[in-house]
Amino acid sequence: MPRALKKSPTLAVDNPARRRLPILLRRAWYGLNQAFRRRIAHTGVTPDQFTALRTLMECDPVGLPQSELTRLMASDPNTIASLVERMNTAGFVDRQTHERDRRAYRIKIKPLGRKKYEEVREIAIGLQTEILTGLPADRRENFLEELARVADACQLTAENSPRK
Amino acid sequence: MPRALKKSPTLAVDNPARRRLPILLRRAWYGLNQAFRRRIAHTGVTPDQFTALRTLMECDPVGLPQSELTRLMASDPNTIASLVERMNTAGFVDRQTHERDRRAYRIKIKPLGRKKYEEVREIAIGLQTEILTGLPADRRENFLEELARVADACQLTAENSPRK
DNA sequence: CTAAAATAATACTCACACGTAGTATATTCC
DNA sequence: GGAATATACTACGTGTGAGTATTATTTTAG
Repeated sequence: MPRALKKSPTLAVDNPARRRLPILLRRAWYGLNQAFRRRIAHTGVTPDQFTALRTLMECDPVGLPQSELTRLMASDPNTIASLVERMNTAGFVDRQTHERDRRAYRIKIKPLGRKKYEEVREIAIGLQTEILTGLPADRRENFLEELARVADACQLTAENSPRK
Repeated sequence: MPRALKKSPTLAVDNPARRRLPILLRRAWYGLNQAFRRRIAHTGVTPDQFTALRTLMECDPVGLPQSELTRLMASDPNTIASLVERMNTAGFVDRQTHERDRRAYRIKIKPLGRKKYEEVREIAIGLQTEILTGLPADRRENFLEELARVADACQLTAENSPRK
């Protein structure tokens, strides 16, 4: 069973000699998130709050139900509840009862939220551009395409791994 | 300035019509982590604890100083301190004062930790294999190679974004 | 039309990321 | 060899991810 390590086709997928998807994803995400958090700390916005602001900016100007925001951020209702609460306290968003469903909220971005979004967006663009220079220009689109496939597979697998 | 959207070379890197690295990385990592957490919940091990166990398994049998574990996991001293504390309480690892540096700990994996590692490893391998089937087999190695470059760039950028 | 099921959100809990500040021990440099 | 500096870790706080359980409202089914 044990064979020579060098590029053997029987090398286990989690052999340290190989590139391993979970480890690489973890390192990439943590690094990106950490760099972003540090660069925007002075604005009083966190990376996740920026994600919420971006999602709200790119949607209908009438705002989103909280459950829609949860879905679009690929997150969890509990997480988004407290996120929205902090952003409401900070004056970034407005949270009103939905006009047709009294269980739901309608989340709208406020002028201060827009201002913060524009400010942080410049930094986000700079960071993304900086990271992508690590890849040859002609490979970037293809890489992002494949990463999107992997992301889809990850999300699908999560949804199909029930909480028992 | 504003031009037609379709594949215009002037399309901003954060235009919603384009694939965006941060969004894809976020979705991939959250999905993978969530799927993994759900699949291993019954073992009493969390994804981060598994990462620590793997790191300890792949190192010297004499164990690692806590700071080395922090570095290898690309994490934070505070985070690792509480992680190791929980794993110590759970009986997965042993934490002794380092024999030559009385400021430091030496973290060693215990038999129960090894047992849990082997148990969870099987699930981890299955998950990783499952995710990678989302890519054509002949593209996987190349994709992982490019992801590694991106991960390096992310980590480097984080290190070069000081806490002000 | 009403009882049951589905849905939107909350409360509480634990795990974890990471920032600041502080303590103890080691190392360095004059 | 003693003071400045660096290193290993802890204490504590905030933000976030996510699981379970609960409440309020809407939708659906009989």
